[in-house]
Amino acid sequence: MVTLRQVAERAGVSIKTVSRIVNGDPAVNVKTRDFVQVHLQNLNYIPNQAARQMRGAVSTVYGLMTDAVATTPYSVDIVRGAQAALIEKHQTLLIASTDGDAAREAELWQTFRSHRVAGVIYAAMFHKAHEVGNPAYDQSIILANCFAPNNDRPSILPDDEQGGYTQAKHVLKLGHRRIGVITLSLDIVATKLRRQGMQRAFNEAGVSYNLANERRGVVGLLDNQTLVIFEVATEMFKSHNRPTAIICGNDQIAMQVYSAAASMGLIIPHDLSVIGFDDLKLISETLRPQLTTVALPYYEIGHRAVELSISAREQDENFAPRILIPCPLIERKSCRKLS
Amino acid sequence: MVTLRQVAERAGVSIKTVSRIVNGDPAVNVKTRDFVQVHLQNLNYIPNQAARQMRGAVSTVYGLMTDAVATTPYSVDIVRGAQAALIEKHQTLLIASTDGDAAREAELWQTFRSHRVAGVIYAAMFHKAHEVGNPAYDQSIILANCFAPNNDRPSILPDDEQGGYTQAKHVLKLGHRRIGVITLSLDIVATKLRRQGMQRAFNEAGVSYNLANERRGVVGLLDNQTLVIFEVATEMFKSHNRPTAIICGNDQIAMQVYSAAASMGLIIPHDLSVIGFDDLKLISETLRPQLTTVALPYYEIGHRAVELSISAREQDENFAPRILIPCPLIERKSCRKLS
DNA sequence: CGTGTCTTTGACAACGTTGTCATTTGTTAA
DNA sequence: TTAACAAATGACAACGTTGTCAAAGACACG
Repeated sequence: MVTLRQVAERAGVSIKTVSRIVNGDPAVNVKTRDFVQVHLQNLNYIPNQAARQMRGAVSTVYGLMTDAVATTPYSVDIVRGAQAALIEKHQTLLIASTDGDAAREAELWQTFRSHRVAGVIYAAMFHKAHEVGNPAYDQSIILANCFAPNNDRPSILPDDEQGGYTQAKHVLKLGHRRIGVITLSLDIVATKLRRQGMQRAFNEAGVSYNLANERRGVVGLLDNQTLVIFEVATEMFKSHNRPTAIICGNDQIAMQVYSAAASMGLIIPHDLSVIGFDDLKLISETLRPQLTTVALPYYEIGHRAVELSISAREQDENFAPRILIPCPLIERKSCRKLS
Repeated sequence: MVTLRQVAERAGVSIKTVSRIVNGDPAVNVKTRDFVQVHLQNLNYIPNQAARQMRGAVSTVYGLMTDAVATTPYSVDIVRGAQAALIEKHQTLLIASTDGDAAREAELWQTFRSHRVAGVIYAAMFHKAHEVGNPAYDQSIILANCFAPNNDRPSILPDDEQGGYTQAKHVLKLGHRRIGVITLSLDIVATKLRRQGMQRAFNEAGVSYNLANERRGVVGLLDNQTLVIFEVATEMFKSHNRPTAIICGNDQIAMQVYSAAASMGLIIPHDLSVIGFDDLKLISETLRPQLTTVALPYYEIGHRAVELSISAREQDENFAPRILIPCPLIERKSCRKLS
């Protein structure tokens, strides 16, 4: 690798002068600058980050830690959002995943410390509480899609309460009153928050939220779930008082609702309105009719997390806001207005 | 941050001795070691990678560059596989995406060089040719899910020919003869390779591969495609001679085939067998009946790419193998044996 | 021409680590 | 007891960069 010294020797100037030129210091004669530039080009000089950093400069690398055990491709967008935010600031991203293993997480904190990253984003694959394993880390740590149990760290979260509210509000506004709900596991924080949101929407509409119409679409533990949506939905449809709309805990659930509806000869949206959650385009734009859903703003969560990390470095240590990102309604074709 | 010097002062030994202990050098007295270990713990010393690297050590960081424009979550598994392989070697991953922009790619090569990464994996989001933009880079570059136009770089690719063969072989073996094919864009390398594979399987079975039964499921340019699978499939099903099996270019296509079949009252697999490609679990395990498909071995591609990168460092510069990873059949419930 | 000011350049140290080599301490054999 | 040797430890330089400060050159003004 070419060093400043080598360029300096070729150009017949001091190392420091070359350094100044590389860093755009104006205190250097234009003629010298142009002359040295040529040599920089020819030798294809690239500054050595390790040396720079050692000299005391702030690190240009951020760390992203995930717990991605999941086979779900859900939250790639968090990473994409984070990357986009970093590119703007000419920073780069060191990435690693814990696979949900606390020992691995501890190792990774060491690794990140060892690289002196400027900040760390801890991103969870679904909305939940996460106690950061003793990082002994003095730089900023931002939680994305998760929060600290005792709220002592900054976090960026989807506004699931508002998301649930939005789902319910939409079908209620379309005139539906017999509404079925198929949820994710109740162990998931989001499930409870969304139910609160739905209840709020029901109350506003003067309709009572009937728990009997709410069913779990999954059984089993978090890491080994079985989908029973097809069966649950089929049973709902058999009722003489079958729902005219189904609110789903995510788009995957909606997908099986489509299957169940098809097998019963129900046409969406004519006989049944369906609303999803997540807006996984792979599903929502592929289903026929295309799925009306509420989007999980993962990209923005990642983006904001990085911005927060950067700004957090100037805050005191009690800085721990909890920022909620709204979940917008994405209207497509799977809901019908009742007349 | 705590340095060797600080630990050395506390422990009353030389910097070098502490260094030896940190690096597990056996040439140090057991008593000294234990004594200093305590101080290392207390002060929570973590070695500074930047300093280590500057001292001349090989970098412990690899770079992963992707062209991920896509909204598709397909290839996260490449990253997961790469990470898994790196964790084994106690290495970390610097990640960045070009968004398909050549200028950005050039910048990223500089960034990676600047960090003196030990090797780079360039991962494409779908199987294609990619000419690495002038990296001026002397470390190993491995192409994952893509290949160099003139085969002058090592690459790891899914064996799409074998994948197509596997799809066709499976339905042929089940006795199907009227077989429809719905493909991805012909601009994609994989589409052509798979067709070759299918033709080989047809030949072996003594059946002629009828191009009239092959249709495109997408229209438009690569970055702005419209799915027309539903329409194409519906038309196929109307034929008095309708196919008994459909081979799909991916699972997403299969998903719309399911919709089209449902809307025509066709029951899968009784009236129609469907086989997908990719094995995106989000789709293949959620559809009812669950989808028989051929898996794209993305995880293994990422894993092998890293291994190749590590071993490539000892090879000469003409080292440019093209390694094909087989695409295995994943049997589920969407295909039926004709009697 | 001398003085002061501003511009341009360079010498040097320091960042934290480890390789090299020298020094000190301990151990064994004669 | 001493010489020879091994084990343990440390002094120092070097990696590539930039901040600090000093020096040298250019220029204007009286």
